[in-house]
Amino acid sequence: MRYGADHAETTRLQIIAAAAAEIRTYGPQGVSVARLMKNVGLTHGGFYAHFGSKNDLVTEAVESMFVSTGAFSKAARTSGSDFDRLRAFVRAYVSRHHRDAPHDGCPLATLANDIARTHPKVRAAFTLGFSRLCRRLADWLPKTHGTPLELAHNLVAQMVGAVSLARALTDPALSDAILRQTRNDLMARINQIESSLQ
Amino acid sequence: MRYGADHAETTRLQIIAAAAAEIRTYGPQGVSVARLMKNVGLTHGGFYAHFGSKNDLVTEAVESMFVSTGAFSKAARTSGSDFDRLRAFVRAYVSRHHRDAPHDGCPLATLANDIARTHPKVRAAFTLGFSRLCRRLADWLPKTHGTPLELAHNLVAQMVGAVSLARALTDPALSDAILRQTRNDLMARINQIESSLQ
DNA sequence: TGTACATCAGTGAACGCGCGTTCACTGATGTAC
DNA sequence: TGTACATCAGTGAACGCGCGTTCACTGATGTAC
Repeated sequence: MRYGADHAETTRLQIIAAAAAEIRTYGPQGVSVARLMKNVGLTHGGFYAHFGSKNDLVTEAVESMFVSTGAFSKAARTSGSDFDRLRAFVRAYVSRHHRDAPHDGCPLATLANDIARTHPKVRAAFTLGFSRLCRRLADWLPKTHGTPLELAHNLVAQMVGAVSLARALTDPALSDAILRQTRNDLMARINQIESSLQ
Repeated sequence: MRYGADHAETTRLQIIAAAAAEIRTYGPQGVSVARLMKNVGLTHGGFYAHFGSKNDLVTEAVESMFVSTGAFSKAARTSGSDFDRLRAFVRAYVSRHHRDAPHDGCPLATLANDIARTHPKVRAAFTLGFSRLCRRLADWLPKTHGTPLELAHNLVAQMVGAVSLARALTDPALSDAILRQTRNDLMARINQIESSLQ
């Protein structure tokens, strides 16, 4: 059966999107080519018409994850000052909602451990995504004292650690507490920077 | 062949130790029963004389990881004040050495993402280990303002995030920078608490 | 002290299964004439 | 306009492999008599 001109590209993007969701939920090792193709509505044999190997798909899927924006990313598109945007981002990132929805959450918080063990190509895609996110946060920070990028690194590390741990813990109260305390801590830090400017 | 009275227990502990190292390096999914037994010098069939299932072993191995002490844990056994111990711990935890030696590093920084996807029993063991580590840090913190345990949660989340990310990134300079900046940030926070007491 | 037996950690072949990957094929549609 | 052919996304059987798990067996040593 022959298809329209951009049919192949559409399928390809569908596979990448399905892979991205599966990777975020089960990790790169937990993805199966056959299951993935079935989810898209195709048979596993056709996979290699689109990708050279499973590893190639994983690399592309990780790249795509940083582009496709989760709820925390949308939250930052509020009106207001740069500080308002930063606070909205942090509040949405270090939230129960983000913790409970890894399938369209930030790859940094779901995959850091897995990525450390994967192919350098995948790690490079992850590194680029991390850098871009930090630069985005740094743009919201004042250039007055300290390097904004350094501060962004710290904030991101703290957020990633809190969400990762909150997902792993079985005690719901403890998990909630980690998120709340990290949120409070980050808010206090951000507010302190803001007030030091006035 | 019949063995001495505590031979079985010795073998059991060897398997757990080997599993702990493999899990820290490759994650729970990356461990193979056959490979593990081979490393211990046995054949895979004997595994089920010691454990009911692979999952049982993983649970026990995760429990053991929090007991077996890495370099960062030893560093905290220095003489001096509680603040000195805390600083020594942080310096050793958020270090290039710890980043480069996951096989005997802290499970929180290597496994948080994996644990979030595993069996509740394994997650419970992880939760207990996390709580114990936080309580240990909290004991070093003054009871003057804020809850020491809450502060400990924040410190641990930040350390875990930094080490996890540092391991995943391909850019060595960026990876080093994350560690250095997080270390500086944590030191500044600790020093501020210390000086606020005087 | 000497013999017969029980113990049980460890052996190694075998199981069913899902994995990533290959490959000869299909067949609806676009293109050439 | 009508026919013949090329295209190529997708099919589905098959591959070798490693996985977790099972099980009948082994054989050196401890124990009972």
